[in-house]
Amino acid sequence: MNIRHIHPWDVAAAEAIAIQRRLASQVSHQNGIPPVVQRIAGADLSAPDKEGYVQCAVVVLDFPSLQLVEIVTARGKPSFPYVTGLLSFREAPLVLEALERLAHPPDLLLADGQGLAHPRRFGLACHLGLLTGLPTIGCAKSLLVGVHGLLPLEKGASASLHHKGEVVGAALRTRHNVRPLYVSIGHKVDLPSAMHWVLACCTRYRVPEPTRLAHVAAAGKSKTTPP
DNA sequence: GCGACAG
DNA sequence: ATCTTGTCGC
Repeated sequence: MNIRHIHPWDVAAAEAIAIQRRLASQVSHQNGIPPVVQRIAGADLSAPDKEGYVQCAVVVLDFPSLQLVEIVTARGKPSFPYVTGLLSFREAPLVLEALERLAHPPDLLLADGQGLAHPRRFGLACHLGLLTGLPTIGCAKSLLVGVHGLLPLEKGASASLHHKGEVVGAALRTRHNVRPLYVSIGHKVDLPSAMHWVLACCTRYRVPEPTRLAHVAAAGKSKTTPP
């Protein structure tokens, strides 16, 4: 896959915020997912080891079988610390490195973090989408910004997520009686479509298969990681 | 000033 | 992300 390298990563927090503000206006909120989806990818990083190294995994699944097609991993020591609201400056470089080596480009990418549901409307999913040109969806396990009402307990139930007068995403129940997932537009997708594709990837677990398997692969499981 | 805060 | 036991449910 070709990656668009349009800004440096080795920046101070203030410049990272400026970059986010500049790029946020380029995010597409329109559904650009192809009519026939053949492959869906998920990306995630492991927690840092004792020396600060992390492993990124991008997994590609066939759709609709959700069978594993490809795994690419990338290991490294993030130069940027974890700062709330600047997650992509820590995680995106390794994800892009893995995406660059992908032999089977996906039609859609799920990111483990927010998309538009971000203080500057430019979470990790937006950043990855903009730099790859892929349709992306933010798929976070907890809330960063915004508020929402109660939602029914059944799978598929949702409540819109509001922040500063805007709808920035949705709380989406992906299994019966579990905490909702926070779904938002990353790039080239609209919110109803994002919710649809997340649900289409949820089988047995709260987390959709692409990001769930990426999480497993990033942690280095023998079942999924090639020796 | 205080609280909140993706991974 | 991690610290943390037993326990309830499918």
